[in-house]
Amino acid sequence: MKRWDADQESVAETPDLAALAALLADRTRAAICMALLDGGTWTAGELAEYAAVAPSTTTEHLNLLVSGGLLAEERQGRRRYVRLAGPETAETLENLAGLAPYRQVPIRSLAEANHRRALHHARTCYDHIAGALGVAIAEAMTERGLLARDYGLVLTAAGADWLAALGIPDAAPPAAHRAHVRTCLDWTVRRQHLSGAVGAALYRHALERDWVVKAVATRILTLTAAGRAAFRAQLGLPDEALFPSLALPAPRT
DNA sequence: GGTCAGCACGGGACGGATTC
DNA sequence: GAATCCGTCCCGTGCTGACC
Repeated sequence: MKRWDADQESVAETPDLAALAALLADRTRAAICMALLDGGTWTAGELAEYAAVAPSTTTEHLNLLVSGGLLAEERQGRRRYVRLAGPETAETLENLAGLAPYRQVPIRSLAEANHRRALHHARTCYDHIAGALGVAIAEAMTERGLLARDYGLVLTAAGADWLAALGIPDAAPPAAHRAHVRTCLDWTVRRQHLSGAVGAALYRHALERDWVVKAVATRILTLTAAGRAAFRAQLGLPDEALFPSLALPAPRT
């Protein structure tokens, strides 16, 4: 008997990774998922324009992604609003993006170069801060003993005190449905940035205090003067983490 | 009633696998 | 290597339903 035959029963009980991979094994569906990583809710028409495909094509892809559990949808009248199914989906996508080979897209204008530089520096990853800034925050919190490595990152007592001192309410114990502290493999920097409930709370706090400003219809975050001062004072972030690099991000290999 | 967003369907294009 | 088959992606068209 072949090994495959002998294992049929156990194979049938394993998670169907192939089905999940097949969902993402299409550039249009992948582009839709990456667009939704901004944590926003998009209409089918907006996603069609973003992915540069016909609305009918978008409908087919959205049906697959929704039925596959990657996206959630909400109907309001004639509009169909879709978003990622949840933070775990976003973190999974960001982690996969960190492992994916880099597709080199030629830069044709100064505006494109500035956009890529800004995206590399600071952006949203669903509901938390990613990019060089997000990585710098996670590393500074670890260096200062606010986070510790223990089978993954955990918030230390000092970290909880620090969050409470900032006035971040989510420093309390985690909600049952979501990990307190998690990390995502950042797809531009390829190092870990902070996610989970603490990462989301920190991002909300930064928005409320105008430390960062989110541009409309993009994932790009702009660090304000107040934000630079706050991150420098609170975490000792260096200038290279607080300002977009003048050099374009180096191509990944 | 006109307009708009989205859906279902049919068909063409394309690429990979298989067969001869 | 050529022909064929099959699956997938995409688009155009017509239709439906909601909004104004």
